[in-house]
Amino acid sequence: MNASEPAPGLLALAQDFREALRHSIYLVRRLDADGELSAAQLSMLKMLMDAAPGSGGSASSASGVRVGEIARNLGVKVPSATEQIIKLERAGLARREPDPNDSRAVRVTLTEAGTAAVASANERRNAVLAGILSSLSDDDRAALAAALPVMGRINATLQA
Amino acid sequence: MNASEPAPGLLALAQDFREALRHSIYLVRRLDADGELSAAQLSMLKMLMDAAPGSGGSASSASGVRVGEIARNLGVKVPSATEQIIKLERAGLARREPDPNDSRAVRVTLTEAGTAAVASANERRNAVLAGILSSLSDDDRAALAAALPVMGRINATLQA
DNA sequence: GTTCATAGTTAGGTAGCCTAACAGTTAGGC
DNA sequence: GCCTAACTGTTAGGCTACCTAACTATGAAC
Repeated sequence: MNASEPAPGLLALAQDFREALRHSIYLVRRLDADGELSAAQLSMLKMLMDAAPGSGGSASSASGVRVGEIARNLGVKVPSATEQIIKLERAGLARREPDPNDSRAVRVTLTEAGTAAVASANERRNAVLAGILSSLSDDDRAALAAALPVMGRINATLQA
Repeated sequence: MNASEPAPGLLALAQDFREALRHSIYLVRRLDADGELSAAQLSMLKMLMDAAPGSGGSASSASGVRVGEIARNLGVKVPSATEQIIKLERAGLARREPDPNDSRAVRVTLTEAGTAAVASANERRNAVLAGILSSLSDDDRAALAAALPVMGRINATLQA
């Protein structure tokens, strides 16, 4: 046995968590099979929506999100982001504009169609998942709700 | 309260859960970036390992798992499973043998190298994740642990 | 002993990611 | 003022993992 015991329950928890995440792929796939918008595209659209600081558009910071920032937010490399952006643009869901302050940069914003698409795709997926969650007990739902912030904290760790 | 309403908090919970899963992609990617074995391949190997009912190999039921069963277990179509199996075979981690009772079928089993690869890849990933989990509070870990069976129940729903 | 169903493979295609190489823009050093 | 270095994004080429459709071979039913 290795003397360097890093905590006995910790490894077991890691194992189980990993297992749960692995199985969750099905769930995500099921939800995404919904149609029309792929998971990657929906993620990007959602990010763009969150980034739009309301329509108020304070003139201080140019509107839209830069490609590099999008890539960082989505956890992919810049060329991958470009690829997705081009697809969204072709689908009429996003728009690319030159940054007025830095001609190297590109600002990406949602079109109206994009905003609408996010909302509808989101709602449909939420409804499907809500249907599944409705079959759980109240206790189960409470346990799940309690764990979500923890998962958020775990994910936040990775940003650093 | 809500007689007809599809449940107000349910949609919110679905939304948050979906968000958490979406972010968890980073985690999974990080864990899988580990090297040598891809997520898909590790999943398949792990499944084969779980399916092997001990090494005793009772002659009663032929050993190994059939391709269709593998596909069903992994939530992919048969050709996708075949593809992965062939890769594992070429890597010397799995073995394909004709089913003695049904010449249409193929039985897939792990080689010794496959068993070893699962164990080592698994341990490495668990260790990385355990490191992350170790920075959480006890309460957080308890909340996470409590939610895992719930996630399992959710995932089980999909099988049906 | 045809005919129908089942098991798996092959062929061809798509989405999403990557690295490497490139072009244009900005910012310093002198 | 330039010339070099750093930065932003696109293009090119390649990989993995998934899919559907078409095929082969075996088994089962009648």
